[in-house]
Amino acid sequence: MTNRIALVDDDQNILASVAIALEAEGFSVQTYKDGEDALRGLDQQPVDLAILDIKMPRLDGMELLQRIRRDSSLPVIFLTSKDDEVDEVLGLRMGADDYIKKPFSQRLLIERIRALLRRQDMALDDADPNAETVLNRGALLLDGARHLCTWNRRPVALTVTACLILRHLAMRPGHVKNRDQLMDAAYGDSIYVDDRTIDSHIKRIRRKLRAVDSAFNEIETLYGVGYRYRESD
Amino acid sequence: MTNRIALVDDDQNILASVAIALEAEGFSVQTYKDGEDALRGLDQQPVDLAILDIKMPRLDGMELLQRIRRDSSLPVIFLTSKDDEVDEVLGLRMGADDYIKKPFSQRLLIERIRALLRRQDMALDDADPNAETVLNRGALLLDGARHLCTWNRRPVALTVTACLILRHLAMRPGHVKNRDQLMDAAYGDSIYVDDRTIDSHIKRIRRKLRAVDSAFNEIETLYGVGYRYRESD
DNA sequence: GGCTATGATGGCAATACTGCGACAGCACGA
DNA sequence: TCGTGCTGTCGCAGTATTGCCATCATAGCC
Repeated sequence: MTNRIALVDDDQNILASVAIALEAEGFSVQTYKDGEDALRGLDQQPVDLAILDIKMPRLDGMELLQRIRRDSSLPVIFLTSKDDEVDEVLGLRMGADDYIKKPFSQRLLIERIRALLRRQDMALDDADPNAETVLNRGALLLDGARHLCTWNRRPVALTVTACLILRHLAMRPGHVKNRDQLMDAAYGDSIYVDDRTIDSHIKRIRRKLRAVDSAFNEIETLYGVGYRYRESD
Repeated sequence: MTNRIALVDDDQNILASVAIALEAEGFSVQTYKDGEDALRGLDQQPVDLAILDIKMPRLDGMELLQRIRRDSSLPVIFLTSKDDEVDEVLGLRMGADDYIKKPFSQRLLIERIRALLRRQDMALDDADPNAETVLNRGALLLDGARHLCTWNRRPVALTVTACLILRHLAMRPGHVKNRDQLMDAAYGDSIYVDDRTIDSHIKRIRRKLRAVDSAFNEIETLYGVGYRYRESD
């Protein structure tokens, strides 16, 4: 699949030469000559990654990044001619993912683009609950394929529903899941059961885990919100 | 919430000084003196990000990265003393996420680490349709996904309603919100409660925040108008 | 300074939410 | 057919939260 890249720079030479290099690599490139221009264009034609020059007329790279970050997590690479390190720290702190100093080798820019896109893809895979069958969270181990749950190596006989709920919670320690989300995780998003049913499942999960470790309290209740798996520290 | 970082380098000086700097930033650091060492350790103690020196005895950075990539998408930053660009291209192509040349500023390394971890988190959030945004206003941090509120890193137990009101205020520091607007933010625009109820919520928010910082006064009262979150400066 | 409107705060009853035990319906295998 | 285990609900009791009131403090205005 072709990745779309936005290239924003007020230097026509750079714009043209980099665009050609990126297209030769199989990327689809949109070029913009300043921040205002890019902001309008990106609204119409979303991209997978943006390369921004910091210094530009009208709307500069920093401001453009801020605007982008308001409602998107688009990967962004800053380009800059100033080789002041303070700027680099600032750029990264603003939310950029990478920062390349001019003059740069096109080969290098391309590799950094690929690294960033690869990272994006990998992270998405990690987020896919079906990607991993074995889940290991400290003392807890859930093996979906073998339908096995252990706490500190001691087996806990969980039912399928309980496993699904616990897995969903343990997948993102610290993140709150409301009852609807847990319901979806256990039954799919078309079936609805009473909210309190989730409470019952939680109760049973806690009881079974407390049976092997009386100090078990990794499942926290957030009053009025839902449940969450305790974060390691 | 504390991110764990593996640091692998055969130079004891770098190992020690970088570890100290990272720990000062709130990361939890594991150090390893070579690739073999790291490979064994990472098996026992997984981390969120690894920083690898390329040139190391026994198992070098490149090989270690290959081994890591066999079964994980761990974010990896390469460190190197050679400033040959070919290596950088190669390193990134091997699957590294970033590549920093020695000597490097610790500030910069830290920002690059943060950028990479942030990217990881954002990608996860993108995959979660119900994810809410993290709001960071100076000492205040509101994390919707975690239902977490901290002031100077100290947790404050806010109820759902309180969170909604505080978030609405902190979203636009300096902007006054009248009681109706806060009511809408907390209950949706169909439910009406007494104006004074908002005062009660503000009272509780202030009290809880003052409990962790007696000087807290970021919520200002505008006589006859409403409330606003104090603008940083 | 007085006067009035508005906000801060403690308290309290009403309400909402959760944990737990109990139980009936159901699926499945013996 | 019976027994067993799982599941979805319900009711009750305990607890957290909330909306509102009374009272006191403060701001704005003359």
